Amino acid sequence: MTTRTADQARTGRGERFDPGTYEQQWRDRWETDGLHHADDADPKPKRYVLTMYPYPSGDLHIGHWYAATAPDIVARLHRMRGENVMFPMGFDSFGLPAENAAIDRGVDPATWTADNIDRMRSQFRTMGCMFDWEREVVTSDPSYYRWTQWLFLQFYRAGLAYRAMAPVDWCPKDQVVLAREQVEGADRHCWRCGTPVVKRDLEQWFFRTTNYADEMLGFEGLDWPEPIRLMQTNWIGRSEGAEIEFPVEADGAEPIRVFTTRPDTVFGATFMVLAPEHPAVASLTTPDRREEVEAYVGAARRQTEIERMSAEREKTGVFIGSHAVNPMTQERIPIWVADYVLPGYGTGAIMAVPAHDDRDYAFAAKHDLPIRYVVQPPDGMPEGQPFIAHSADEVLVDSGEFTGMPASEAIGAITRQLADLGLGGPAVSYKLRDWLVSRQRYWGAPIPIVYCPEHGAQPVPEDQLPVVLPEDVGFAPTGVSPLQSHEAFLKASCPICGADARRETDTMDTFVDSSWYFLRYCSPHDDQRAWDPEAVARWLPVDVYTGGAEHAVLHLMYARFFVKALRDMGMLSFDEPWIVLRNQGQILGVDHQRMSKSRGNVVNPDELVARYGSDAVRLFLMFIGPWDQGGPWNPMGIEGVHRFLGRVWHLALPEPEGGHAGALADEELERALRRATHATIAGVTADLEAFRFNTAVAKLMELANAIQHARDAGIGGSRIHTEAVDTLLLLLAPAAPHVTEELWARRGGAYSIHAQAWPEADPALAVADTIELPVQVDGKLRDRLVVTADTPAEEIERLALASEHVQRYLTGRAPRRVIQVPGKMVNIVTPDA
RNA sequence: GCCGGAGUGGCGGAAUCGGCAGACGCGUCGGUCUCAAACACCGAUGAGCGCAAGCUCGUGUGGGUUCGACUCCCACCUCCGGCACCA
Repeated sequence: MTTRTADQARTGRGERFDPGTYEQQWRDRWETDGLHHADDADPKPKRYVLTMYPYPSGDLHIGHWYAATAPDIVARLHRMRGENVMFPMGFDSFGLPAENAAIDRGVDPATWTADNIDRMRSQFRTMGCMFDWEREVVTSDPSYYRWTQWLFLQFYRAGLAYRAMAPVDWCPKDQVVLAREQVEGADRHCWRCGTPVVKRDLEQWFFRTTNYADEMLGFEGLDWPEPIRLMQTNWIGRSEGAEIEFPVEADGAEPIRVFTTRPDTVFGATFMVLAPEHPAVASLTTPDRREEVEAYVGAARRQTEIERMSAEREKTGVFIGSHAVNPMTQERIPIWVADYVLPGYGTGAIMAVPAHDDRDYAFAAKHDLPIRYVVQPPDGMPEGQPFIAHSADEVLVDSGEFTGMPASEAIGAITRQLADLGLGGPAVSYKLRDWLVSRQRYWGAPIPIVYCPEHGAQPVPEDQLPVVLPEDVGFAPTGVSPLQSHEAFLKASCPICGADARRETDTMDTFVDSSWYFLRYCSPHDDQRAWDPEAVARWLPVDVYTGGAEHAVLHLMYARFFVKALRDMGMLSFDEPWIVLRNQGQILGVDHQRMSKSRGNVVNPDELVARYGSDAVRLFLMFIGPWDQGGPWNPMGIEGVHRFLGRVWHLALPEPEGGHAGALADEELERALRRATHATIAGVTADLEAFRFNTAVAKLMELANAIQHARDAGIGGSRIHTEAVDTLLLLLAPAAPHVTEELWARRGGAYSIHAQAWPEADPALAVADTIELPVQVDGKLRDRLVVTADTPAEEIERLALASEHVQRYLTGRAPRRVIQVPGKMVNIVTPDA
C-alpha cells in the first residue's frame, strides 16, 4: 500500500510526516505505563465516561470509530483538567448471531464469540482511545453471567421477576415454538413445514418494569436529548381517566370494567367491545352466536399482537349476543368482540362512543350501530364524522344532569358521581408492559430456576451459581434451544426436598446483561459479589454516557428500571444510571446511503488507519458535521484533515539549527497571534464541552493557519509563537492523541501531553484591540469602520455618518434613527425607510 | 395518522442571545515548484450585472413582526427518525 503524506515530495524543511513511524509506539508506551488505568485510590475528582459496549459481531466498522472517538475526546479533556477519569470498554457478547453462526457454519458460539472479541479488541486498540482495558467485561463469561443470574434471583425474591402465560407462535405440526422471524407470509405459516401457526400461551418470565412507570416519567436532574425523553415518555404512555363498570344483562355475570380517558362521553356509549382474549367473551356469548364468535376469536388468536396492530384499519368484529347497561343512561347496549380492542391495555374492554372516537365511529358505521353525540362542537353538530373534543369550551348535550357543563369540568364531575355510585372512579393506564425477559434460546444467561414436581418453580441456591451453559451441545435449525435436549443440563434437584427437578431452559434477554454492566466496570474482577459497593458509590452514576438513539426505549429504559429496582432493594443509593446522555448519528456511505456489504459502500477503518494513521481517521470523523447527526463519508475529506495534521507537524517540529530562532519582534503580529491563541482556547473548550467537535476542529485549523501566517510574517520562534504552537498541540491532544504526543516529546515537553494541564484562556488577552464595525443603511451593509475597541458610541456614530457610502443614501439629510449594537454593528435609518 | 428532527454555495457544513450569511474543509479555477506529472505551497471562488467604483438577488415555499430575520410568528411543501387501533 502506498502511503501518501503531506510532504512526501518536498517542503525543504524538517522531517516528513508519517504517522506510521510513531503511532503504534505511543500506544504501546501508554499501555506499558498504565496511562489509561483509572485508579480507585486516586484522590482527584472522579469522572465516569462511558460509551455503549458493542456486540462482538466480527470486525470493527467505521461506526464503532465514530461512536468511540467522541467520548474518548471528552474523557481526555476531563483528564487534562485534573480529574480521575474512568473510561472502560467491554463486550455485550450473548445474543443470536453467535447461535446463527453455529447453526449455519457449525462453529461453537463460545469459540466464535471469543475469536470475534480478540479481533475487535486489537482493532479497538488502534483507535488510541484511553480505554481502561483492565476493567473489561465480557457478558458471556461465567464470571459475569454468574452475577446476572444472581441479580435475577434478587429480582425474584423482591417480587419483581415473575412467571406468567404469554402468547407465542406455535407450529402444531412440528410441535415447536417459533421465533418471530420463523413465521412467514401473510397467512403466517411455519418456515419449515408450511403449516399455519397458532398463538399459544406459554409460561414466560417477566420483570415488573411497570412498577416504575411513573418514576421513569421523571427526568429531573438529567441532561438527556429531548427526543429520547419524549420517546420514553410516549412509550410509557401514561393516560389519566376513569374505570367504569357496566352491568351485564345475564344471570350472575360480573359487570364489565372499562378504562376511558373520556368519562365525560359516557352518555354517548352505545355499545361495548371486548378484546378477543377477554375472559368474559366465552361466558357472555349466547348459544346462537357461539359458532361465529369462536371462529372470530380463533382467527384473531392466530395473529400476533404486532400484526393485529399494524393490519389494515378495517374494523372487524362480531356481536356476542349479550347486552350491558349504560350506567348513566340505563340503556341496553350490545356487547361485541373485535380485535381493535387490545387485551393488554386498560381492562381489555371498552365502552364505545362512536360520536367522539374515530375507531368507534368507524366500527359503528361499518356494523350499523347507533351514534349519539353528547358533546357539542362550537360550530354545530357534524354529519358523518366523529367529533373529538379538545378544548374546555365544548359543552355536554343530551347528558342528563350534566347537560350544559363544559367537557373539561364534566370529566371530574361524572367520575365523582360514578365513584359515589360504586361504579368506578379515577384511573391511570400505561402503554408500558412488563418486560418479557425469557428467551427460548441457547446463547444467553440461563435463568437460574429449577422445577420440582412437588414444589414448583424454585430459585437455584446462590452458592450453586453460575448455572453454566453446557458447551457440548448440538445445533440444528429446529428453532428449539439445544438446552431442551441436554440431559445433563436438564437434570437438577429441588433445593427444598432434594427430589429430581428439571432445570429451566430459557435464557435471559441480552438486555438484562447490559442493564448492569456499568456497575460491573467498577470492580470487574470481584468474584465474591456483583460489585464492590464502595467502588460503585465512588464512580456512579455515570457522568457522561454516549451511544445510539436506537436504544431509546430498550436499553436506556431497562437500565433505569434496574437502578431504581436495585435502589429499592437497598443495593444502590442513586436513582439514575447516567446523568448526561448524548447520541451519535450514523456515518453513511459516499452515496449517502446506509453502509452495507450489498451496496458495496462500506468504509474499512483498518485500511484508512494504515494509510493515514489513526489520528486522521478520528479527526475527520469528528469534522464531518455535528456528532449527533452523523453524515456521509467523504474520501477526499480525510485528505484535507491529513494535510492539516501535516501542517501541524511542520509547524511544531523543532526548528533545525538557524531556523526561525532569531525571529523579528513585531508587537502587532504577536498581539494578534496571542489573541487568536486565547480565543481558540476559549472556543475549543466550550465546543468540546458541548459535543461540538466539528467546530472545535475548525477552530484548531484556524489557529494553525494563524500560526503559519505569523511564522511566514517573521515571528516564528518568538516566545508568543512557541506558546501558540504548544497550545495548539494541547488543544488538539484529545482528538489526535498520537501526533500531539510525538510532537510534544520532540519539543522537549514532559511526558505525557495527555497528563498536562488543559490551557486556560485569559479573557483579557482574547479581546481584540481594534474591531471592524459593519455600517448598515436601512439594514443593508454599505461600509465598514475600523475603530479601537474603546471608541465611544458618539464617535462611532459621527464616523458612520461621515462615510461617503452612507452619505450616498443619506444625501445630506439627518438620519431618522441610528441604531448601535456595541461591538457588533451600526445601522442608519434614512427618512426613506 | 400522531410525536420528534432537519431543509443554507458544486459538496460536508458554520453563524451559541434578532445584528457583516457562507467560518472550517472538500471540489473547482489561476499561479509557484517540475523537463513533465503527481505531491506540496500561494491566491481566487454564492448567483447575476458592470472596465471599475459598485449595484441587484440570495438560507425549502408564501405571508407577517422588526431599523434589521437563516434565527421570532402564521400557513404550507419536502426529506429523515420514532410510534402506530393504547380507548
